[in-house]
Amino acid sequence: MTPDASVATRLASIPRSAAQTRVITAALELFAEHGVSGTSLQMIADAIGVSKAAVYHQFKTKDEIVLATAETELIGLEAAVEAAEAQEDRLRAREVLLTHVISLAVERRGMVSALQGDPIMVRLLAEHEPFRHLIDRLYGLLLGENPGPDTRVPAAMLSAAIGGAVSHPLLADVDDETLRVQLLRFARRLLDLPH
Amino acid sequence: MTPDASVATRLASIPRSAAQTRVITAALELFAEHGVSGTSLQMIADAIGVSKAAVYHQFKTKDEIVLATAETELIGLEAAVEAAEAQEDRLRAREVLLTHVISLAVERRGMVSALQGDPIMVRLLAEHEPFRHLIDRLYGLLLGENPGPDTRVPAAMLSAAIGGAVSHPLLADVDDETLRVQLLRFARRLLDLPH
DNA sequence: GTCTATATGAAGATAGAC
DNA sequence: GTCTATCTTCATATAGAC
Repeated sequence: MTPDASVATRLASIPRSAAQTRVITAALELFAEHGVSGTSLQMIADAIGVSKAAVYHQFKTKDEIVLATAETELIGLEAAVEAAEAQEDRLRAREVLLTHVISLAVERRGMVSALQGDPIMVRLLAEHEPFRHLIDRLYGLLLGENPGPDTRVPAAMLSAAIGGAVSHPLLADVDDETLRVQLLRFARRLLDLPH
Repeated sequence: MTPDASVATRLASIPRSAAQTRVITAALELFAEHGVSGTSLQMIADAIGVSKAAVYHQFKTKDEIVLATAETELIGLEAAVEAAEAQEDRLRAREVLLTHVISLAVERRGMVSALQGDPIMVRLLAEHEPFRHLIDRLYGLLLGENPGPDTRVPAAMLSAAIGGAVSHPLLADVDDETLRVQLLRFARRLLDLPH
């Protein structure tokens, strides 16, 4: 749809060292389980098996770690948005967005809550411009122009539903593939899309 | 449906002093904004305008405050479950449950996230027996016997969707009544209920 | 890239006066 | 019911050696 506009504002893909990646991976898991505020640098260091000072050598502050984990996770979401934006018509674009986002959420099952629910992540997504821009593009695809409540309510419900369902205790025993198919089915129903 | 079984296991309605209620109210708002871990006793004390020690005089530990806020909020949910259980048939029960829960979520808009999303609240709901029992009754009404993934997936989506939508930034400008009506409409669609 | 050691502050929590 | 003062533990963060 507007591939050029998106190229100019891609998320920065900062190259990460192996040590940095270890920190990000450990942090993300701990954030998902305990929340950002509930996760200390000591916990991250312990999870990797190094000292706190070693972690601080990779990232100057805890905020930088939070930002890095968000960036890492959102790269997948950006790819989904770009794939959708590349479609000819709006219906196809929404279809592509839906399948990609749901696949992503199921793959990163258990990590999604760290991004979607956490108060610190919420503030980061709202205030950090590159993130806000990505979210805007995502909702732009989903909503179209001047959406009223009857368009925005199901969109908001869906966004919460996908994120919430993948880590819902009620669905802990459902395998990834089944979950993906069922999520897609009920997402289409919610948005009144053809299936 | 089974009113007697529920009476025996109602949430304890501990009478709260005015000072305790002030703590609970302030804590709930702060929990919703910063998460439980992100909220200190100093923040709660400052919000009320008293010292930390005054707060500790009302509740011996921070955990007790968390528990008290959860109890306070869940009393409304218990009433919704009881109203639903009092219905003759399952369809009516689900209808009643849905309307009550959605009304409640909209009324407590902005507080819901404190309960539904927070890692500490999640653990509390999972481990504290009275809470677990209430949640079980709620899902029992929604799911029936031996539910497969095609029943549990929409139920889990709905539970996340209601909680997420009421505090979703996309719906911040939607008034309570509109939100209530629209949520009910799309909840019915998701569960394939008559409207 | 990692360590030990340390500075500094804020957290949860208590003692005892008013 | 509230206060000031205090204790202890843990948090973020830094210095400097290996």
